[in-house]
Amino acid sequence: MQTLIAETGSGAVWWTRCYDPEAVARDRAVKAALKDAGVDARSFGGHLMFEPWTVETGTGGFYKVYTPFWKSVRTREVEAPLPEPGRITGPQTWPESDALADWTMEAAMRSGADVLRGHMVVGEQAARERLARFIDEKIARYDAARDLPAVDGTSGLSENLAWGEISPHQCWHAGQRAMQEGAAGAETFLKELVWREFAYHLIHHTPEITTRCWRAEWEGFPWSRDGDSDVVRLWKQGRTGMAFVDAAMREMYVTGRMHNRGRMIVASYLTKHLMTDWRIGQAWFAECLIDWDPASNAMGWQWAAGCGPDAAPYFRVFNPETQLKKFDPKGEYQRMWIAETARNASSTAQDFFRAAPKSWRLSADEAYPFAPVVSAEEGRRIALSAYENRDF
DNA sequence: AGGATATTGAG
DNA sequence: TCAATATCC
Repeated sequence: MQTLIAETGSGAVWWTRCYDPEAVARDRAVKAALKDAGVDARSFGGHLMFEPWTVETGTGGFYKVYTPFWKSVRTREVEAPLPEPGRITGPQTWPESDALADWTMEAAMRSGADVLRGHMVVGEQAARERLARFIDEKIARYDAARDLPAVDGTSGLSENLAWGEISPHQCWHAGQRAMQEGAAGAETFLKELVWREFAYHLIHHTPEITTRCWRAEWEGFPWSRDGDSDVVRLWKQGRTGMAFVDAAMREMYVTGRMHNRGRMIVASYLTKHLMTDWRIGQAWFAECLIDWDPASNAMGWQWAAGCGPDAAPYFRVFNPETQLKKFDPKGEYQRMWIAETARNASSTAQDFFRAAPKSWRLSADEAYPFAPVVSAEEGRRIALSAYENRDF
């Protein structure tokens, strides 16, 4: 750090604030070191519309339930995005630096990077176009279409928001305009943006949400903590035999994304049918997702596992078969991601076998495991009996 | 943002 | 008979 400051000769370092505990600790150390060196170090909001400490309940606490949080922020004025600067001048001489390629970061990445790259659309320009297309073509049908995993009915902006390629403010203002024009799904879209804010509200006020059950008594729940168990391996590899689960896990491995309905299903299946600790799933999501977000994932996993704030009650067990009939009635999502059951497998389904590590020893020619490792009914029984026998 | 089963009540 | 509703998990 001292070297960096000396070499840049920087008088000031300003940056956009982070909120998850690891980044907060890092940035706090950086800020202290910079200030010690006499540098003007400042962080600013930008990642969120509502700074977590500015939203308070009537009694001065923080919100633990989404709906009141939504009610308290929905009428707030959200700062309009500034126009992009015309030109930013760089330093006249750049400090000596490593070449990025020398860090060989791709070598440390999971298998399938080339396949993943073929499915990615990155950058600010792409993010703006994605938002515009969502507002123009999709928002009117968002309410129903967003629940169907085979339909391109969501905004798809999570990865752009995660990487700062677009700001929530830009999304909010576009959504507000759509709402004023009477677009049907606009308010739902705004609510989804606020779910993201709520997750950051929670991670700020209870940073342990990323590692500990938010309801502490759930630490005593008899989940398996074995991340190398056979069932965890099958779950990660999309080979549980439960079509919705496998399709969603493969979608994630191939594209780095997973439809929201899939996320709820696979998380429910892991934590309930497979009785496995939510943190094992959270870690795998962190490895696989290109839209990885520490706040949304901590909240989401704890929601699914039943141990979080405003969580789904544990006894709400998703039936992956019922869900498939309901949200993928024509089997399109299944065909999109599972090659073994299709006569002419889709290219996306085949991509999974190109992306998967050799060590998984998968082949599209093998029979799909038609018998699920844990059936819908058996999983429900396992989960509910564990819940009824809990000692808290 | 559930599911399973029992109950109700219109037809 | 069956869809809407209620209730429990």
